[in-house]
Amino acid sequence: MAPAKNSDDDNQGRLTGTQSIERALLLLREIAAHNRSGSRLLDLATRTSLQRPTVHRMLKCLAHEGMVQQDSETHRYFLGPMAFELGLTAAPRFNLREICHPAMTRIAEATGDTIFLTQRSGLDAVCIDRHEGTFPIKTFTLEIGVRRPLGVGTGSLAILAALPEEEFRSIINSNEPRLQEHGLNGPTLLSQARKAQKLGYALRETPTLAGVRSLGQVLRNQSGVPFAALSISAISSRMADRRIQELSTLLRNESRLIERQIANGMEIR
Amino acid sequence: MAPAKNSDDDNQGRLTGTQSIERALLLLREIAAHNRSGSRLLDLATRTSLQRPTVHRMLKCLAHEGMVQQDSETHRYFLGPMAFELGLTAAPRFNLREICHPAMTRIAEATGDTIFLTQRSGLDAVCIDRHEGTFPIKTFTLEIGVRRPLGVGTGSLAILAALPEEEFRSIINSNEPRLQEHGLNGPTLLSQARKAQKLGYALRETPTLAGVRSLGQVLRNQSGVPFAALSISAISSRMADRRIQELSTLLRNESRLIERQIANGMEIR
DNA sequence: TCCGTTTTGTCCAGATACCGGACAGACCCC
DNA sequence: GGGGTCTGTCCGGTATCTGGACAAAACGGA
Repeated sequence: MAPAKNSDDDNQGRLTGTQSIERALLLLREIAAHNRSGSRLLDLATRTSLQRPTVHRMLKCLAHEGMVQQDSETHRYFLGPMAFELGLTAAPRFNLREICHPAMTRIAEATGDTIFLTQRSGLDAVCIDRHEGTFPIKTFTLEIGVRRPLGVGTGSLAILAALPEEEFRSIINSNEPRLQEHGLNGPTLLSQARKAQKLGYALRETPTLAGVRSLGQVLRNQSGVPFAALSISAISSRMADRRIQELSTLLRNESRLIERQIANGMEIR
Repeated sequence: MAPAKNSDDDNQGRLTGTQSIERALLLLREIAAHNRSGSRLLDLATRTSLQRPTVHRMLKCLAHEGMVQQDSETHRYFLGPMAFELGLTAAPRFNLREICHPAMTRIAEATGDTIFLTQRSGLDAVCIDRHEGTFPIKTFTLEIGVRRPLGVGTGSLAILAALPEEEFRSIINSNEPRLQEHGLNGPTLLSQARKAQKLGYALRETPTLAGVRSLGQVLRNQSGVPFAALSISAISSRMADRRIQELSTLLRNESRLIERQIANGMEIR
């Protein structure tokens, strides 16, 4: 006789003896998915379909251990220092540069243009890798390590546009003063991001450099949170509408591969 | 009547109804503390004082959820992709640059020299921030964003020297081919790191630039894993033995503050 | 300042999900 | 191919977790 099927959906991979750990991790994912504004106890209970007292008890434990932290004023829950530190410890095995290396090489070879890898860092984005294409006419070269407000580069714009509405607005707002030194302003950036949201990728003429177009594709983690982007840039004559279609497809496919690779926890090194 | 006191040690802050979550987090910390070489089931059971079957059941769940991953060949357990992603999500609230900013300003003002913040990234270290001191004679300026093999900068050397013996050796080994372009080699780096381990801070004459000395102090997370470093550099005439004592104390104190701040989960932004 | 509403925090008896002793299976080395 | 070491699984008893019910705090409108 089949075991009493839980009324839940397809929970085929049922494990036994781990209910509360599963629930705790479910909570962590839920908190992570709303980490910008934080989560209230009641919302967490609703979203996870758990009872309030259960959620509360678990959160108290998770907070005690530093996995989450509760803002003492608003009572909202956020990911805590231990989550951050576990991430730092895990990072060497999930080195984004190394993971993306083959994909970037493939794209650079297939297109002949220059590819950039950009990682989000708070209100900014940092260029963490670059692969030069073979095409002889090079566009401006963004140096590895350059840190600029979110939305300034095209990869950066793709990340910004992919953030949840509230976070998105608040970042543009916070960064507004710093934008003008990059030839941008809040409203312009906002409309560019809206366009990127519609297209599914970021596209723009580099504002400071006429005759250059670039294309950015966001990378998301399993919870859908954007954390990095691939971008490609070339002189406009190599970026006609038709080719943009091809390039965006190429970028999207490679991005999916990378996302899947991180999710599957491939071995690095 | 007092509740039957558990035979365990001083568990004053006892929470109830969260035994298995506490145990799961204990496991995660234990795995994190040995993430380089991975942990065997039996070792985890021993180190956590839990029963093997219990550990196994929990690990199966944690692996299922992606918090840990098991190497299919060696059966060893490592932190998994979800740990990495939670870290990425938590990162904006624990932005190292922002956290360190005030400390770096203080040090730069107190000393007049230039301060660097270096973060580990896999086999490399990246300079993620720099504060110029007021002293008119500047030393070479390491650019923000520069990525070099672990051990090449002085902050970087401090991180390397603080790693567990096995990881330490294996990194020097892996990086050996890349070291010579920075005027270094494996044996030299090894002896420099040994010296740093004895002193508790890294100290060296910049190999490529005579007349400059620099000092590096590692930053560790709560589990003791090194992940970044503060360093300071100046012309040798400003780095006599006596002043080195003062500077190293200053750096150490500020580092402790930063470590504590991250541990306490201070609010950023 | 008061009272109704909303949300967070706590208690405890009941039941069920977890624990862990015991066993089976995989692997390795000699 | 036998002895040792390690990983993986089973299942009964019970310690642990659950969640209904209640208390306390926060909020906000009048």
